[in-house]
Amino acid sequence: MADGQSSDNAILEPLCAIFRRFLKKRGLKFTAERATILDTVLSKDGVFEVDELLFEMHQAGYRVSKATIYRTIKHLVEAGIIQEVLLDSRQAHYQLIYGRKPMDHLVCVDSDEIIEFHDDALIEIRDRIAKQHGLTAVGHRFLIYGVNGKSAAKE
Amino acid sequence: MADGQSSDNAILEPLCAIFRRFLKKRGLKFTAERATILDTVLSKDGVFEVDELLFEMHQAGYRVSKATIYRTIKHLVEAGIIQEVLLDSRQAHYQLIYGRKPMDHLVCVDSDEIIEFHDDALIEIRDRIAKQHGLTAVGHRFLIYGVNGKSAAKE
DNA sequence: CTTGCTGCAAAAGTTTTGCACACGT
DNA sequence: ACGTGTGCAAAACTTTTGCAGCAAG
Repeated sequence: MADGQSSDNAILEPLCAIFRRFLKKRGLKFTAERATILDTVLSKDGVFEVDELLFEMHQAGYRVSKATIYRTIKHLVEAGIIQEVLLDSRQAHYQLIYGRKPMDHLVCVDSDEIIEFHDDALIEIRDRIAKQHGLTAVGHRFLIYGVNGKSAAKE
Repeated sequence: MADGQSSDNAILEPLCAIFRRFLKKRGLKFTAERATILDTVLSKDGVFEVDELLFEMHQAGYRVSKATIYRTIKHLVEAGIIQEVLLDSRQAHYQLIYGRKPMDHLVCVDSDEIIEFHDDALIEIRDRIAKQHGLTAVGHRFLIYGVNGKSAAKE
C-alpha cells in the first residue's frame, strides 16, 4: 500500500481467500474493485469510515466509486471480516475484526480522545449475559465515556 | 399524556425542575415546546427516535417542529436526562437515563429481537477500565449481538 | 452467455441551519 | 428590551438505488 500503515501481507492472502470463498458461496463475484477495497481496509489500523477509504484509494491511484465501497462493505461485514463500530451516530465507522481481538473504545469527552482497549473479563460477562438469555454471543460493541479527574469534580 | 405509556408524573416534576435549572445556568429558556418535549420523552419507556416523538406529540395535539425537537434533544443529552443509544447507525436513538439504571441491549441477530438488561459487574469493569486510563467513567453503551443455539452451529 | 458488478447521477433519509418573527426573563 | 426560541424551507451529509454498459464465472 502507498501509506505508512502496516499493510500486513501475511494477513492479506488468507483474508482474500476467505472473502473469495464467502462470495462464491453466495454466487457473488470477486472483482478488482473488491480486491482493492479489501486491501485498503487491511491497511487501516483502527477505526475508519467510507470517505477515508475513498481518499486513500484515490491517493494510491485506484479509482473506485463510493457506491461500490458501500456495496462491498456490506459484504465484508457479512463475511465477518469487518465490523460496524458506532462512535457517533451520524456516520458509520468500521474496523477489521478478522484475526484480531475485539477492540472496544474509551472516549474522553473532554478531549475527544479515543483509547482502544481489550478486556477479557468483558468477554466473559458478555458471554454470560447472552447465555442467560438463551443466546450465544457472536460479537459486541462497548463504548465507555469518561472525563478526566478535574472535570469530573467541577459543576 | 394521551397514550397508554407510564407517563410517570412522579418523575416529571423533578425532571422539569432539573431541566429548568440546567437551562437557567446556561442562560437558556424554558419554553412550552421544551416542556412538551420533555413530557413526551418521559412517556417513552424504552428506546425512541425523533420521528416517534414527533408523531406522538402530533397525536396528542401538540404542534412542535422537528427542528425544535432536534435542538431540544441536544440539551436533554447535555443535561444528563437522556442518552444517545446506538442500535443501527443510520438514525439516532435515545433513552431516558435520569433516575434509571443504565440499560444495555442484547440483540438477537436471527430475530432482530432486542432484550434490555442491566448488569452490575459490567459497571465495575467499566469503571475499572476508565480508571486504568486515568479517567472517570460517566456513561457507556454496550450492545451484545447473539444468535440462538441452532444458528450458532450451522455454516 | 448468464448473472452479477460498476460508475454515475439522482433519490432517499436524517440532521442542521438561515431567516423572520415570537416569546421568556 | 434583550437575547433566545420557533417554524419553515432549504441545505448539508451520508447512504441507497436505477440504469446502461462491462466483466467475472
